[in-house]
Amino acid sequence: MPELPEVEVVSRGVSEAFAGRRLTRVVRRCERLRWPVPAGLEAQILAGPVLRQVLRRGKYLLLGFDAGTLLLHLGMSGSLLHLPAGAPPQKHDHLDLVFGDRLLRLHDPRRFGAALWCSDDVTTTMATHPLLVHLGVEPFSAAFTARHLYEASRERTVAVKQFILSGKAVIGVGNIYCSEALFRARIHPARMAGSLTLPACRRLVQEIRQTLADAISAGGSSLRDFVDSRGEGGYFQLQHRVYGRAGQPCPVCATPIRVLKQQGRSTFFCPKCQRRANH
DNA sequence: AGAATAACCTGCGTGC
DNA sequence: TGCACGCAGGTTATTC
Repeated sequence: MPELPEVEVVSRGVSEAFAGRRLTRVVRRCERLRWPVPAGLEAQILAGPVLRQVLRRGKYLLLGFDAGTLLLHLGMSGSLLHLPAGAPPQKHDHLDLVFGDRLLRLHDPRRFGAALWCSDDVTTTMATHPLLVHLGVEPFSAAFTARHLYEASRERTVAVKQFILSGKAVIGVGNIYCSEALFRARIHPARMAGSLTLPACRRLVQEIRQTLADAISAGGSSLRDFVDSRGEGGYFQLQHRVYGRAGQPCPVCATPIRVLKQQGRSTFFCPKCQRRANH
């Protein structure tokens, strides 16, 4: 479910609904997600229970409480539901953060997500936590430039699709938006990363930003639906141009969209619009 | 060091 | 109806 745009939408939703509010109860139903959920989590958060700020780094969410920072990741299948306090838990509901009459519930069937506690504040956690400190450049930061992508990709023989997913040049771009951005930039996904020209890097940087921004806007338009109940409302209305559309006509040239497997993951592209060579 | 692979999980759709 | 299989939005650890 969550790539950067979805996490951003969730982050904004949580901030709007809960920033400044006092946590009243924590219920942990799951011992391990990707890593063990810390045993003393409840007591640690409740030692300083006001939620001060909510930040995103890559696909991580940071919930800054007075006592420290709750680090969340939604993995492949995670969602954060905003429900009335006392809503009966369903299967795969792993963690409740109760703020008086409302609660935030972490739901994650595949359990690739994470919930970790760090006693530092959000800023320090962002800068020093082992899972965050080595993360690369944010796509909306000033550091994500064509020149940066160009330099980072030199000598790389790996396919550009995999290079973007690797997080070496930019973070937060997942499998869906990587296909979408490469399509918009008219770059073949199997092209060697090191063969990208500076103009190609310029297009890719631009289109990664634009694709993510469009997705955030689409999610934001039904943010309330997303956060309130069904959990999937926000981004499915996003118009995918190639992702999941194998065999359907390219929206630009009507050539059938193709799918290929790269490192076990599906990539969708238009064989006519996205050429391997030059520019 | 870069690149490929395995691993962690559950659920859903498909085809036999 | 049951079962095997492949597939799914992510990331880390291991191996070559």
